[in-house]
Amino acid sequence: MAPMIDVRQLRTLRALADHGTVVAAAEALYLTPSAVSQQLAVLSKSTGCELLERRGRNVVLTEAARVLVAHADAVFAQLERAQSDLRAMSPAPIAVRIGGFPTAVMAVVAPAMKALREEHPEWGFEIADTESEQSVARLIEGSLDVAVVMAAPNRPLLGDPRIKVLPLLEEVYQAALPADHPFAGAGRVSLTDLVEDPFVLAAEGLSCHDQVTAICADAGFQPRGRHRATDFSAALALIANGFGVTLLPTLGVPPKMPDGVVLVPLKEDWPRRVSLIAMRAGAEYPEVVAALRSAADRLIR
Amino acid sequence: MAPMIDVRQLRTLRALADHGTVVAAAEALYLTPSAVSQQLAVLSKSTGCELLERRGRNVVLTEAARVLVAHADAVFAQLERAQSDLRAMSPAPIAVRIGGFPTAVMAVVAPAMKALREEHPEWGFEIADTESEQSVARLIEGSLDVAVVMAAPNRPLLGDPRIKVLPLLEEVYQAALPADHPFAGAGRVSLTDLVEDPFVLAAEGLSCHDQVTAICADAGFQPRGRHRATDFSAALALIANGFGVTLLPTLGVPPKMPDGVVLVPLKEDWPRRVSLIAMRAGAEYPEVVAALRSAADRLIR
DNA sequence: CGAAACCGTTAAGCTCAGCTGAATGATCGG
DNA sequence: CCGATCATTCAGCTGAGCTTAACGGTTTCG
Repeated sequence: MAPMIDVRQLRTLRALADHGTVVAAAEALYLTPSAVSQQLAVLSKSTGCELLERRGRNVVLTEAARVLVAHADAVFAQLERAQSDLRAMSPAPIAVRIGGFPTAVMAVVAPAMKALREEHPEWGFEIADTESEQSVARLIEGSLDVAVVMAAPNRPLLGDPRIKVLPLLEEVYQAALPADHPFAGAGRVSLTDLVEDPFVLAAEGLSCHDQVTAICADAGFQPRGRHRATDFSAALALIANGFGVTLLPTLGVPPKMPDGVVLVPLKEDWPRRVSLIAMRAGAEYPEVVAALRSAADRLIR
Repeated sequence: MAPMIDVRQLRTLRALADHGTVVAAAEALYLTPSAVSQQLAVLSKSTGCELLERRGRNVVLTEAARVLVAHADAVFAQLERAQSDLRAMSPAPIAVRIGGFPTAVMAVVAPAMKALREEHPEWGFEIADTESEQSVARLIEGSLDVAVVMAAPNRPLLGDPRIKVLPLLEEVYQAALPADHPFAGAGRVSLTDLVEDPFVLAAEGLSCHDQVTAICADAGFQPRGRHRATDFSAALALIANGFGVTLLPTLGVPPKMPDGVVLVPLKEDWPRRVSLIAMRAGAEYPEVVAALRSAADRLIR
């Protein structure tokens, strides 16, 4: 009697909005394009609105479809809220899948989960290191529950209405210089002092790379990146041997610095990087958030 | 990957919460008890919470289930909102099913829909006269979209989170007396003046009956109800012939009073009856609401 | 400018989630 | 104590919704 909108079909519409094409949406949903097309046809009929409009060989969402997507997100968030509330009441041991960019996993997630596991030995954790973009995608997809992500002002990851973020920590960058670098003994060093130095950068496409180049761009130069090291330890080893310099965020500072490398604070105070706790809108993981923040606080000191 | 709660199962849980037993819920959903039981078992498993607890040969909802029902209502409201928004954008002609208690249909709904039909000839309407309790049930069930109901303070119809109400109109009661009644010529009459008069009441169980007896009870007496007339015209005919008196709400006043009956305002000003527009939470029918209110305003003058 | 690649939709047919129906045990009213 | 009622389980069937295959329109590239 009540021809209520099917949430399954809303999910499909959302996937189409995300991925742009029927084929891509189908791939994301582990379905064939045919199934996606059929579902959307049914949704269109049941709402009485045209949802798709052909543009060349693609389709674009109509105004009605965009409105529907917004409502869909609200529904998803409500369902997520329900699940969070039930999780809190459930006698079953909680299982949380946590992701974070590599440095965060090392410095924050791992110790936080260790503390949490001691408090709740019966809980199950799965930890995965994932780049921030991938983290968001996996949160949405549902293969991750919580993620530590970087707030990249250049990337609009945080505008997605399906993702909610909570502040976690803010890091400053320091210059990592070879011990025999002219500025190694200085109390502070300016970014502009490093214009001529070769930079040790992470592989292109990684956020570490982008962040550092963005900072240098803001300072007015493009870092000459001869050598590549994604792992901070590797980068420091290169620096110790005189292959260049780099900018090191707080989380990247190892417990004991290798010989031959010195850290010098920057004169500039704006190169900062903000890390956030991200989860699906509506979800609540209070214990996990508390543990992560506690671990972060211990780091910042 | 994302084992999201199934809205279909939430609907079933809601039906169980409404109807108390698996059998009754199944009946309301046009399913067998077996299907309901299986759905709830799956829901229980997928949430990890016990939802049902056996009490004798029945089941009662657990705390977790009650929490889930509250979330379910929020989800339903959100879906309803989505549908309302789409209806507004849909090129398809709108179809609205409207209910109301008989007097309201006659006095408000019918003229309102006439006006609305003139404004939107392509829209489809279905009008049904339904007692207020039934209206609410049918709104929830989905076989009705909008209903004009009475606010019965004795009945907790309006507490349901799935139903939203908007004020429509407030009526006063007047005494309908035979022309030869001692108080027929009086400017006003008190309820206590009618203690000895036989009342013409509607059939038991109907809201009109309950309302009048409740008013008399508040005034401190129980109306002696010898004759029964559900239809106001029939009631007035009885009164005209001296078979008793009754209380007539504003909507019950016919365009021209039959001979032999006079209306006398009450000295008391509290016997009022409030009518509301009810719809599913989240739903919006702005044109219908406007039309109903406009018709009501024209009545009150 | 034709062909090949790719997109979305449609038609036909199959598969499994989820229903019905029957059987069971437990409980309550009389 | 017995029949009625309620919830649940199991086996088996059915149809909603998927896949596969074919097709028409659009873009790209040789």
